[in-house]
Amino acid sequence: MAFTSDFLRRLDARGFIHQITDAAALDAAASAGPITAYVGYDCTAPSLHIGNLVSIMMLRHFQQAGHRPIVLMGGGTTKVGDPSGKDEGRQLLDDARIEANKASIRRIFERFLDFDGPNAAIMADNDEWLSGLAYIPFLRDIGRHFSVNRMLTFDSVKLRLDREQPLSFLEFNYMILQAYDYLELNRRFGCVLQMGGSDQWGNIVNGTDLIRRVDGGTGFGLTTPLITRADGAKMGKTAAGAVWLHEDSLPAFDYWQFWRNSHDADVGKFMKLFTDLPLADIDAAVAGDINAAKVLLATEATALCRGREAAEAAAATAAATFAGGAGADLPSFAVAAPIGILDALVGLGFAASKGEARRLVAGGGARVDGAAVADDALLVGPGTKVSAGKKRHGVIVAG
RNA sequence: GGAGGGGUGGCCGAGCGGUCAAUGGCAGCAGACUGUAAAUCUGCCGGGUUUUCCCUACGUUGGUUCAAAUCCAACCCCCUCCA
Repeated sequence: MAFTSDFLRRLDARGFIHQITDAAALDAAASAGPITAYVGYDCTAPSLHIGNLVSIMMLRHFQQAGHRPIVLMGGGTTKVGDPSGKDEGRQLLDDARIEANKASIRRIFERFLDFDGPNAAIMADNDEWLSGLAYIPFLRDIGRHFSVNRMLTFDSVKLRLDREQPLSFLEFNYMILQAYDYLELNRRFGCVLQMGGSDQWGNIVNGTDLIRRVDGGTGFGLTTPLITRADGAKMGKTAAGAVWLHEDSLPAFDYWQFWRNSHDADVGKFMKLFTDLPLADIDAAVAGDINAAKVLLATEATALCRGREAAEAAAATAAATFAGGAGADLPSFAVAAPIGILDALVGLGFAASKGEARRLVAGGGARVDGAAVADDALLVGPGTKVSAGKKRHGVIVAG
């Protein structure tokens, strides 16, 4: 459908929309004036990853369109654990761990959203209202609106039951708590929209239902499609694991490289989703030299997440490294005296064991200053560039 | 509770007394070709050791055997059918 609100037009044009609970009404509300929306995030890890980036970008567009975004930290729900799609109950984290993760994740959002100004973003934490809930009043006020019959039909629950996997009562409550979050945000901030990945649709709808039943109010829901790569794989999984947004979990150079190595067919799509580039510029970039477009994608995406300076540095390192030299951002391994090439490869993290390093050398994949290594007893000293394959490079430094 | 089937390397899945660190597929890494892409072909793919050597591995624990992923017993877990 054709949207009139700036917000939905942007999302639509950039490929963010999968489902909307009541598209026409939401469009009207967003056109009429500033509204408030939220996305919830787990605090299970110290950093969010690429999988969360779609919704973060969505909040960014939402704010840029003049609306007020709320980032909801799941400080309380993380203590419960989302049963979605998993066969086993999630390992419960202790409070200290959750707090630390929360603080760490918070910093990521400061790069994407503006927490000052007229439509400043709000950082909320559901621990604030969940942890203090009184059981009996909660059951009477909120619990009565949930049909267990219906809850049993939700995929997240059904999957577990069908396979006779244990589902604790604790986890069973997750969806109720998430729905309650929406109600609470609706009351506190007048939040009328919850957004999330397509797997959150059920939870989101529960929330809009609850708002209607309890307060007679209206809440909307909007989900994004599952982002996949051109070859069909789920996006964001690499050999090393998740692609983290936080510098501590993944250096800027590696983050830049992740984008630089996108498939040709994904470049345009990723630019729309993960950069602020105008659509016209994206079309022009994709129509031109595809490698230049990938560099642009990498630099723009990195600039958003890690800052312009880090992005430029990563781009410069990449340019220097792949031209044959060595850039400043490469991983390094400090040695006091020259060491064997095998130890250097292991030290730089290019091989998990000396045996693997040995195989790498035997297969012709190890290079020192660009020249293939023929002898696995070769010694390397400070100032040498050591490479594993064509993409992984590092330097040996004195220390 | 009864009957049957099954638990194998990151995943899927063969093997059913020695020739098994265990066929094959996927994923991963490397090489060739390229564009730091894809596709294709080739090699590697438990750990150690300069290697026809050692260690750790086929749900768990014991046992039989010169020898067990393979046979036996007990236990744990999963699947299917019956009550």
